[in-house]
Amino acid sequence: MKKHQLKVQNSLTRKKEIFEPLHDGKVGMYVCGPTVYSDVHLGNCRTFVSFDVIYRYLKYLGYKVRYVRNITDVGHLVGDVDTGGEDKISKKARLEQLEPMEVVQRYMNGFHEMMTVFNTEKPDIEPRATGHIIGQIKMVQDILDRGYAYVKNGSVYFDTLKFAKDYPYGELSGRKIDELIAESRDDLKGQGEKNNPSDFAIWIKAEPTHLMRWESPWSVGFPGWHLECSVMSTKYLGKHFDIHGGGNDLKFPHHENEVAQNYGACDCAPAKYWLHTNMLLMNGKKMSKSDDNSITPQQLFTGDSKHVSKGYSPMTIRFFMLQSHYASTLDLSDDALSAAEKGYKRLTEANKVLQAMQPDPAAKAGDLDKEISDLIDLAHAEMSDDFSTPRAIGRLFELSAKINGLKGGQLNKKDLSAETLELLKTTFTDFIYTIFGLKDEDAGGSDNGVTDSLMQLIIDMRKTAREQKDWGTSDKIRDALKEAGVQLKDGKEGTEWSLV
RNA sequence: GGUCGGUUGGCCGAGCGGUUAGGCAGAGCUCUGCAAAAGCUCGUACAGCGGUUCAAAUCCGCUACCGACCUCCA
Repeated sequence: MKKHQLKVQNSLTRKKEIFEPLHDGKVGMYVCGPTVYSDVHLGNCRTFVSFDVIYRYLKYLGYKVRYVRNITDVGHLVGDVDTGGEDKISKKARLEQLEPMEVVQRYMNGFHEMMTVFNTEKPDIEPRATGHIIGQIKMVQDILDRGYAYVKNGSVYFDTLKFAKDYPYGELSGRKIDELIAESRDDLKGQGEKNNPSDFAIWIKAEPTHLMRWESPWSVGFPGWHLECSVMSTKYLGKHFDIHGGGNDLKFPHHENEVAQNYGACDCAPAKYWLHTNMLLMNGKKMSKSDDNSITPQQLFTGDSKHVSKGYSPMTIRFFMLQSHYASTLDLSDDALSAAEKGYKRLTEANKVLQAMQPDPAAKAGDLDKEISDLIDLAHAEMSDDFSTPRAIGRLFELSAKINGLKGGQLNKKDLSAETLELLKTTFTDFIYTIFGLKDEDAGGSDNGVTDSLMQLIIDMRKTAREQKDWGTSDKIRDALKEAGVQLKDGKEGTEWSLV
C-alpha cells in the first residue's frame, strides 16, 4: 500500500503543510490540558478526543510519539491580576473549604475517569504546574535576564512592548501589538502595575489570604498561567519540538504568550506546528461553563438534560465527534446524536459481518477487488490529510455497503481475493479500534456465552416453525424478541441477531 | 468597535476551480411467507447580488445573517 504524506494545518502559518518531524521517526507533541477546578464538560472532551486520534494516528504511521498533556493546578486566574483576579483552584478551595490540592485531586480524578470512559489513551507524560515551580522561577529569571520582563512590587510582568521590538509578537493569533495598545486607550480600566495593558504577569505576588504560594526571589507568590506550558514543554520535549495543540480559545492570550515566553527566555520558537481544535457548540453557541450553555458528559450518558431526548453512549458520542473535522465547529443536537448513533451501529455491524467472512476458494481479483482496494487506500489518504476523520469514515461506510452486499449475495465473493479481504479486515480493525479509538460497548462478556446459546436455541425453534409454515409461532418469536430489544436478521445463510 | 472564521439538500456533515462525499430521515425497487435486516436507485443543496473563468459551492467584491477571539474557558 502506498504511504500517504501526512499534512497538517498549521495555525502558525495558516497553511496546510507537509508534516516533517524534527527528528526522524520521532514526534514530540504538547497539548494544553485542563484546569482542574471543576468537572470536565463535553467541550473539553472533544478537544482531548481530537488529540487522542491525532496521537493514535501518528503512532499508527510508525512514529515514536511522546505525548505530553499538562494538568493546570495553579496559576489560572479568574479575571485579571490587576482587577483582583484570584487563582481558580484557590477560589474553589476557599468556597468549598478544601485544601487546594484536594480540589485538584478531586477534579483531576474526575477528568481521568472521563478520559477513560471516552477511551482516550493516556499521555506519556502528564506534568502538573505545581510540580514545576522551580523551573518556572528559573524561566522568569531567564526572561528578566534577557530584559523582557520587569518587577513591580514583587510581581513580574512580561514586557510585551520591548519584546515586540525584537520579535513578531502576535504572529500566532494574528494580533498586532499596536492594536492591543490602541485598544487600551478606549478602555479606561485601571492598568494596575503593568506598564502596558498588553503585558502579562509571569510571577504574581500572593495576597496574604492566598492559599497557594511559593518562595521566589521577587516575592512569596505563584506563577502566571502561561508560564507552566512554556516550562513543561521545554523540559520534556526540548526548546524546539514538533506539535503544540490546544483548543482554539487558548490561541490568545495563552498560546501567544507562551510563544513570547519561550522566545523571551531562550530565543527559541517552541513548536514547529500549532494545531487548534475548534469549539463544540450547543444551540449554535460555544459550549461554555461560564453561562449555562453546557452539558456534562454524565448528563449526556443518562439523558438527564433538557437538551437531549435520551441518553447516548460514550462511543456514540466519540463517533459523533469524529464525524466532523477537529478544526470545524461541531453543533451538538439531539437529532445529530441520534443520527450518529444509528450510523455508528451500521459501521460496527458491518465490521462484525466482515470479521466473520471467509474468502471464496475460487476467488479472483476483479473489478470489485479494485474498488475495495481503492476505497481502502482513499481512507488512508483522508486520514493523512490533516486527520480528516469525517472523510475516512465516509470511505468506511462505502466499504460497509460492499461488505453487506457480499454478505447478502448482491455482490459475488468470487470477485474478492483472499488478500484483499484480509486487507479489508485489518483496515476496519485498524481504523475503528486503533485509530478512531472506538470500542465495543454491547459486548455482554461475562455470561460465558449463555446468551448466545439461548439465542441459538430460540432461532432454531423459530426455524422449525417456519419450515412448518407455522407463521403464528415464528412471528410471535420475532415480535417478542423485538419487544425485548433483540433484532433478528434473516439472511441467506441463516438467521442472526443483534441488540437494537 | 477591532481581528478572524462560518452560512451546503428535511437534519448532521465533507468539499478549497471541472468528478456520486458520507450518515440520518424520506420515496421507489430487489430479496422475504409477511416483515425486519441488507443491497440498488432517487430527491436535481450550496445565504443574496455582482464579477473573474471555457468551467465556481469552491476565486474576487459588496450585502445580510451567525459565531469565535479581543477578559477565565478545550
